[in-house]
Amino acid sequence: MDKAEMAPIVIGKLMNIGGMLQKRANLMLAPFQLNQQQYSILFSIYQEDRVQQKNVINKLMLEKAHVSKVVKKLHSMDLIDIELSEQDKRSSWLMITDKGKKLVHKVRGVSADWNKQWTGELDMNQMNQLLESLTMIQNVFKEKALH
Amino acid sequence: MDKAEMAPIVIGKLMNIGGMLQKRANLMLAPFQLNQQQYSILFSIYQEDRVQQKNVINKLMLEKAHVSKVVKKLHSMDLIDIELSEQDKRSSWLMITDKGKKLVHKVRGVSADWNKQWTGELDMNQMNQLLESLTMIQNVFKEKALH
DNA sequence: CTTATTATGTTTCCATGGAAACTAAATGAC
DNA sequence: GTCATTTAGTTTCCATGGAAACATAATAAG
Repeated sequence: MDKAEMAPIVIGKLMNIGGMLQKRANLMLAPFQLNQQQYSILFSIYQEDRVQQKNVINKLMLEKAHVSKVVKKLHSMDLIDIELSEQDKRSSWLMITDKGKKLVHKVRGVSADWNKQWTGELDMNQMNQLLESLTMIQNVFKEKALH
Repeated sequence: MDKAEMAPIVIGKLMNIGGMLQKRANLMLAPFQLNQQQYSILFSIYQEDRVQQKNVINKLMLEKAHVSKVVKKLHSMDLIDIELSEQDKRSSWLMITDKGKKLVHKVRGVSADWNKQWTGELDMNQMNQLLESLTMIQNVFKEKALH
């Protein structure tokens, strides 16, 4: 089998696995009233002191319309604070709240085992290989950005 | 970095890449009035002489409600034929039409290059490794089936 | 044979997220 | 400084797909 034959199979599997994982992640996160995308946005805010929506959009490569709505939801759940930016009046700073931090910690507790189960059969060498390959594919996306 | 640390990163990347690919695939398929999931259902019908919805559901691990709706759409677009099953009156046989076949061939033409571009940086060895790892992960899903 | 359970699909309801049009502010061209 | 363009975010509209309840047929248990 050459690359041209393998590519569609690999791409197909990536789409399939991505969808499955997201669905399962949504189930795992349901008790927290969040889905996977919403949590990933919360988490990316958690990782920084303060961020603007555009940072989140660029980092996670999501639609700005979508991020706008999720930010509103996270704020209404008191998981993040929103502070108007002085430098740029179109924009605001997003910061995680204590409640948000607690939620992230809880989810981390739950997801540790959850994450491991999907990679259970892979050995250390395969994991490293996989990580490297996925990173390369992600970089192709960044090169061929849509926006 | 040990496995426990890598797992969430790998899983995160898989979800991210899956979403991106699906979005791009939807763009590529838009001229055919189909999205990626709909096409994958059409393609799985194309691959067999005749199938029942349950076959598609099991193979692609999709929701039966969803497949039901897509089958209706594909039929309304004259891409598939539906023939009542004699053996099981709850069920029908799905078969690709000539129009459906033509569409699949057209999409194959378009998607050959499309598929390759995402794996462009990977060499043959990496592709094989990746395929193997993805297959292992898919098998974990089959073990831990939801239904 | 009758009743309970399981299997196949469908319908309904609803949250999600993508696309496009929009507002308003910031930046660039001249 | 003024006008055009770009950037940040919002709103609106709509297709998608997941969950649950449902209808109907097939199968199993007694």
